[in-house]
Amino acid sequence: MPELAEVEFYRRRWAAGHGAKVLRVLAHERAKIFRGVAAAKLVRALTGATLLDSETAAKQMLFRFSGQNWLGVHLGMSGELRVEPPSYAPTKHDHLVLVQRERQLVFNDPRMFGAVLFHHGASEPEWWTRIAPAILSPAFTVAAVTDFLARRRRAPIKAVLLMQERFPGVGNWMADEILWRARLAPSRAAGSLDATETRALHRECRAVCRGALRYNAGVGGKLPAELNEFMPDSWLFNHRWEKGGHCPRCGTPLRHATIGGRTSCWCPRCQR
DNA sequence: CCAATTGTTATTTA
DNA sequence: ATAAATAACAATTG
Repeated sequence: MPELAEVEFYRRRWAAGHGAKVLRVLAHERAKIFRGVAAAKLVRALTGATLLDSETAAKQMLFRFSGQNWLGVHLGMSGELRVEPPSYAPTKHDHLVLVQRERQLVFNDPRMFGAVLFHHGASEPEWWTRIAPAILSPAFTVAAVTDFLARRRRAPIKAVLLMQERFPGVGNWMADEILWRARLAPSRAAGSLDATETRALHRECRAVCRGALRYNAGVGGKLPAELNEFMPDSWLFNHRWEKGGHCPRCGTPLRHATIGGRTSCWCPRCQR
């Protein structure tokens, strides 16, 4: 489920536990989310440690603990973070639970496409620092986008937007939202965009990231109680899954097809 | 029973 | 050899 802003939404939930000690750690040690991580080692290191702070980058989260311990979380397709009261009893898909005095921090993931990473050391782990520079950072330039589109010129633009090495944090619905705003059909070859279209794509990447963070993660405002609570009807998002949905800009019935291996939604009138 | 799912990676194909 | 397409991963829901 989670893309950029949704990941930030979930991180802010767990931020309730900043400054508090972890009394106990519950882990489904055999769950596949602990790929390449010795769950027992993680449990030992985090038990008794204090959760200091956290950050997000792209679709990933990093939680910093006392004692030079770092916990990475990737939510995959179906993962989510929750905060539960101390009396809560973990259920089947709660693969990792950090028990604090006032609350329990729960990582739940039914499909187990997510991942939990662990690092012990003085500085941020390599798997964190190698994440591509954010779309909202100065490094995300028109020139960088132009170069990338040229390199992937034969692939449909929809597939290219999903590539994390250049568009970190963009997932399926954000890619469709960006293309809808930039008025580009998802099936267009990346190399077919002219300079004006490339500038529009760059601009709308940033606009969708900013808007998604505001509406979905309450950045600059209040954290929504539920995901997508504040998503406006002027966005494609609120129409893309409804049966017989229409373009919120021109009213044309929306189209759906598999492009770049994912279900895509677009307006055949607005997007060319 | 069949299809679908907002992610990533390994494998196959072109 | 490189890039694009496809399969696979797992669980649940309609």
